[in-house]
Amino acid sequence: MFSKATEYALRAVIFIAQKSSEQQKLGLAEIADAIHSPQFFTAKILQKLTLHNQVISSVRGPNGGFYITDAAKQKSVKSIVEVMGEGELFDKCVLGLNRCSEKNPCPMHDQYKPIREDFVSLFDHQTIEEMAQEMNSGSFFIRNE
Amino acid sequence: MFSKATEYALRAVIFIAQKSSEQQKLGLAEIADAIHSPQFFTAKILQKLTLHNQVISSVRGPNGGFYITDAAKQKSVKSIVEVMGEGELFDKCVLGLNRCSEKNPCPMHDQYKPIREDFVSLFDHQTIEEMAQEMNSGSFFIRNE
DNA sequence: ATAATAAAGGATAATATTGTCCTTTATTAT
DNA sequence: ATAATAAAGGACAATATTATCCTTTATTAT
Ligand code: FES
Ligand code: FES
Repeated sequence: MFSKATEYALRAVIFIAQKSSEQQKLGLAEIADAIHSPQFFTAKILQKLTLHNQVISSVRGPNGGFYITDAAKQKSVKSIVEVMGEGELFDKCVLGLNRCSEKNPCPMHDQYKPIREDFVSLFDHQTIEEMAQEMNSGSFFIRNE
Repeated sequence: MFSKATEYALRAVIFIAQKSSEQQKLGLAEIADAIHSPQFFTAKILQKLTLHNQVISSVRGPNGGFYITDAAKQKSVKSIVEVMGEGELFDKCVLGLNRCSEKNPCPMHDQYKPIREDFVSLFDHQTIEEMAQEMNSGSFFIRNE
């Protein structure tokens, strides 16, 4: 479905939204450990998510780290996928035709389209904050074991 | 979603199911042209699908080529994906956790699960023959332009 | 001001995927 | 039997993804 990079991105943002604030920033090592991802690969991903404060924010130096603003917490899970450059998935032909369209539908199109719409709708409506709140209940997980 | 290899596999099988029979076999060049895929890469994919006649069948030599039996036409679209080695997608955690489970759910699990179930159900119930029949109507496509 | 800190960014390596080419093997028509 | 044909299979090249390491830059505490 998603690339490893996007999977790590989603889990990292959820963790940052759950544990961080502008006062309480999180370091790379802490994040990579929390989501069980390779540290330096995760660094690249966080860099991408930080670019132009699109999703998360960062500060360098002592007591620096990553955090997320209340405004950014209202963004959708879909927007994370899009910043990671995989938004194409949300309107791609399931059989790999160049474009999914009503004019040139593949033989899966009619049946696949409503399912994809539910999928897109979920990712579009679910906010980062909602994910973080679920995590606070203690009955959901973003790492293995 | 699926790899290029699986996308080509799905399109190729649909084409073979539409156009071939044990009397009327299809050559590699013809298939690759029909689905707009790189010829030699497609050869590898057809080889995989032919192994143990899991999905399609083949005969070498003059008047040889690829075809599909009536029995195989009853197989599901899901089974093609599985032979291509990507069946994992059908029960994978959307956030990339090692295993998707009720015991260790990720924060997307509860909302994602019913959508995935619809997705799996579509691929499991849709047969190769049904796809081929849709193609016969002339209003569906498996290549670009 | 200086030193310590932590992210940013560049370079590179390892691996997987996609794609191409060439030789071998099986089959069939002659 | 022989030659022609078409898939099978092995080898390899190009590209993309995943992962690691090292240097630079910004920030903060002292
Ligand atoms: S054309 Fe294939 S999913 Fe729409
Ligand atoms: S645990 Fe993530 S989808 Fe089930």
